[in-house]
Amino acid sequence: MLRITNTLTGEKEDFQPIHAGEVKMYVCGPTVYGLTHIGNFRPVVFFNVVRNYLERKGYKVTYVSNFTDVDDKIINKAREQKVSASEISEKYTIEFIQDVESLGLRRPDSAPKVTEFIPQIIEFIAGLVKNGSAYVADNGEVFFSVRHFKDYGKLSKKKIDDLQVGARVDPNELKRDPLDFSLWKPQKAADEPAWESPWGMGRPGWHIECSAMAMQYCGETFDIHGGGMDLIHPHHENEIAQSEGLTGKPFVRYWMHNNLLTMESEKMSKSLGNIFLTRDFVKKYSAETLKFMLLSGHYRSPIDFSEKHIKDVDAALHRIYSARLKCETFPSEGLAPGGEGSTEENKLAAFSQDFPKLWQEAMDDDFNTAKASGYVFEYVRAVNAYLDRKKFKSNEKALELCQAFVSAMKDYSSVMNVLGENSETFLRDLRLRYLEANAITEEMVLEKIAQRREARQSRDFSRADAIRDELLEKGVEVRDAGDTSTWDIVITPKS
RNA sequence: GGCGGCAUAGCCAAGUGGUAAGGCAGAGGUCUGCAAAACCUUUACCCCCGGUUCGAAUCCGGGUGCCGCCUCCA
Repeated sequence: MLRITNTLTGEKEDFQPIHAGEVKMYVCGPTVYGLTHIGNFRPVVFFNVVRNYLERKGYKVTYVSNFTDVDDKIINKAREQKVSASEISEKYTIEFIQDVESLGLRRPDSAPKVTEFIPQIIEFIAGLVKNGSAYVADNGEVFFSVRHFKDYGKLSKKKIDDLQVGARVDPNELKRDPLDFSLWKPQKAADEPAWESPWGMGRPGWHIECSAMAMQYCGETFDIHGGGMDLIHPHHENEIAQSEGLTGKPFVRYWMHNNLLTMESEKMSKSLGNIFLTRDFVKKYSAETLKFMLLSGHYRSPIDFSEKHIKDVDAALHRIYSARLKCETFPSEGLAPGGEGSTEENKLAAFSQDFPKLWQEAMDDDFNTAKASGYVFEYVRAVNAYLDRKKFKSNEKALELCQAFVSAMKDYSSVMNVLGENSETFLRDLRLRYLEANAITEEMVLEKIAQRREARQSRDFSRADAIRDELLEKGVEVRDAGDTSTWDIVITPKS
């Protein structure tokens, strides 16, 4: 049984979809006025995994995530750059999709844009005006009347009266109540995108679009609505107010909110300026690093970005991919038949059996991706322990167990969106990245190793050791195997 | 001020009533010319104070700290 922490109730609840075998979910997408940073991608990565996992559980999933392509920020950016608002929104919509693809994530089933949804939004607002939930101000602006909606605050647990005390609410004489929020904004300047409406030329407010689009694709009441926890108030609170204000029915069954990605414990945000662009991150580190980092903690806990954290993640990935490569390249010919019946063999065989059940149990428990990755490491250790035994001789059972590990990882990655790269490519890129950071090339390393080999052959161990130390200074570790030596990068140097 | 989230080893991080997964770093060992990788062993008075319970990191009450929201923000 899948259990989900529901922000609405504050409890971890059994998941029961509205229609058996089907899940409709909506996740708030980006406002397209700039390049995304890695904090923006926490919900994108996480909810993609949620979707995959629901599919794994056998549900037919409808996954919707919008583009907010009409907004003050877009207009401002367009003015700054002296171009039209649509040029800005179109450009950054494409950029966002590129970022999604660079992370190897699936696109949503539907990714509606506000600009393609104006008639439905107008109809939605008209319905709210008609039933008294909203009112039209003298300038043609339409406001939602917060006090008209009894349950306002039920998601964020805020009381309407508390909001007014000490809140930085914009005083606006057009509003009947300072808490009321805009559903339709009248056009104020010619360069503002605007559409005709019963209230004159204008554009939708921020919150209404998500209600209108979610309802269109997912129905008046649907299963899961996700987003960052910074959206709980006011955005999601307002979505509830509008939607339930219109239909009188519960809007969403399960509200899921991911915690934030921080940088030195502060929220990563454009307004604070402490951002790391997604594409810069992928270029400097890797998509795997980002995804594994985001999934190595529970989604409801904060994750703090730091160089040290990155190195820990790289070391973890290096360990897993190295084990996988070892299994992938396990010789398949000239094997002795059968197995050896050792303790390690039995342990590994047993873990191979249990692994899918274990990580899926972790996922059933409120999508515990951190716990799931713990099992990957246990599997890796079982593989290593088995293959590295001194008396171990290649046999058919070993090949079978290696293949089982490889396919188990493949299966895991198809849901978790990590650990699915080509092992060799991933490890090579990782090596090159660390070599570059230490200002050394592969050629230089091989040259040094050749020199060291000569020294070792003439049993000049002090010279061999000197070369080894020299390489270690450059973050390169030499491993001797008889006459020859291999090498690898040092990700987390010994202290 | 109100509301929400988080608080577990040097660092990262699971655990939601029965006595602390996992990763990095550290210590000891196997292996090795010496090392490294890998493996084995090892490393925690679970923020504080009360309470419930035979038993609590886990439940309840009260604090403290960090972060977030109440203004655009994933």
